[in-house]
Amino acid sequence: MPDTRSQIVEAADKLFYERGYEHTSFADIAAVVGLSRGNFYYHFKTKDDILEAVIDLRKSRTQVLLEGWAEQAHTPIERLDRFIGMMVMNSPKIRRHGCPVGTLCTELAKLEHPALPNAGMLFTLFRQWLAAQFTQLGFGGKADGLAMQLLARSQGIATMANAFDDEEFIRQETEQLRVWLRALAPTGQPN
Amino acid sequence: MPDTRSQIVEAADKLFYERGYEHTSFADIAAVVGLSRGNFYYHFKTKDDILEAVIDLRKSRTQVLLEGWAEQAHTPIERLDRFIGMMVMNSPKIRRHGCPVGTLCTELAKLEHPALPNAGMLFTLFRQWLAAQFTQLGFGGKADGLAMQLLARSQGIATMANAFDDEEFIRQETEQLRVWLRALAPTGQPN
DNA sequence: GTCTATACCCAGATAGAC
DNA sequence: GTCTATCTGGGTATAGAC
Repeated sequence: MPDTRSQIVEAADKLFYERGYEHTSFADIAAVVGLSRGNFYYHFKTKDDILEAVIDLRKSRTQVLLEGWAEQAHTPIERLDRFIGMMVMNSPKIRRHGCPVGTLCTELAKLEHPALPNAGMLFTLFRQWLAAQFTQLGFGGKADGLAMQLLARSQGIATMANAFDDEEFIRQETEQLRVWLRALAPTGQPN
Repeated sequence: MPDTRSQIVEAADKLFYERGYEHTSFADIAAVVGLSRGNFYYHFKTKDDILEAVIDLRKSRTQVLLEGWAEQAHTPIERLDRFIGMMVMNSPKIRRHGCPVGTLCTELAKLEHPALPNAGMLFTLFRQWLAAQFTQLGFGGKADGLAMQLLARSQGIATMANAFDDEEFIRQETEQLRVWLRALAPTGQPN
């Protein structure tokens, strides 16, 4: 049985993703948790505080996710496949709400919100993990660039699938990503 | 000297791009135009009406833009280069506010706003124009898929450049897009 | 820790004078 | 066609009883 604060952050995380940060009100979150608006402020002073808590929650979950992939898959290519597979697994949600990281950063950029760099850290976690896989494949100085390229392509797929409400597009384009990956490192080694 | 209605749509177009649709208030737009809030409703009944007008403005401008490229560039490859060049030319704005089309669609999807399909038409205009170029290159049934791929990659570049506040990334990745394009159609013909 | 009540502000939207 | 004045609702945030 989780404590109230955790329930609030959990509900906020979900609603911020589904409806966006600004479009989610305290009342929305309170209704999900089954809490009065007044009691809300015992746990969080401002809406920005909830946002920080949500980003921190996502950061720790991302860490766990990436560590899990590193344990379960034993070659860099298999690990990169896990990243791509995540998009396919989440395709129904991506189609409806886009990428949780990308759409949050996009919104915070428009708001000129001070939490944008913190949200960007979510990208950075993936970036460094992906770059580590490319480094293990022997890409040296190109590893970070390839990580960014893979991140960017996944963002583009999510944005278009969301705009066109098209889940099949995710399946097609992730397959293309796998082809690209194999062409890049056919034997698990760089050219 | 443009009429008031045009001024309103112009100001709304700019503010919706820079701050987002929901985050822009009537007061914000009225302040730019130098109009009282009350007078606003003589020109537009609801905020959604302004959004529709903004999308229509963008659609007609996109048409003009694409027709201009078709006139100025005489080969499909040159025309596709114009599309890529647009990103480089607008890189300062993309870095700060993202892609005007992509970020609008992302926001409207979160709001479950009925204007999302209309905003998606902006993507469709580019999609069809790009597909026409790939068709001229002889790609036949693959043309639309390539158009979507190019659109998706440009969206990814915009999202990452915006999140990381990185203009250099746009320059790098658009260069990669040009390389990809040449590899795809080395002699202006498909493989 | 949780509640009700409420302050305060700003949003979208309307009425009616000029 | 533009203005001022105003309504109404919802948002964040606070005070204080239980």
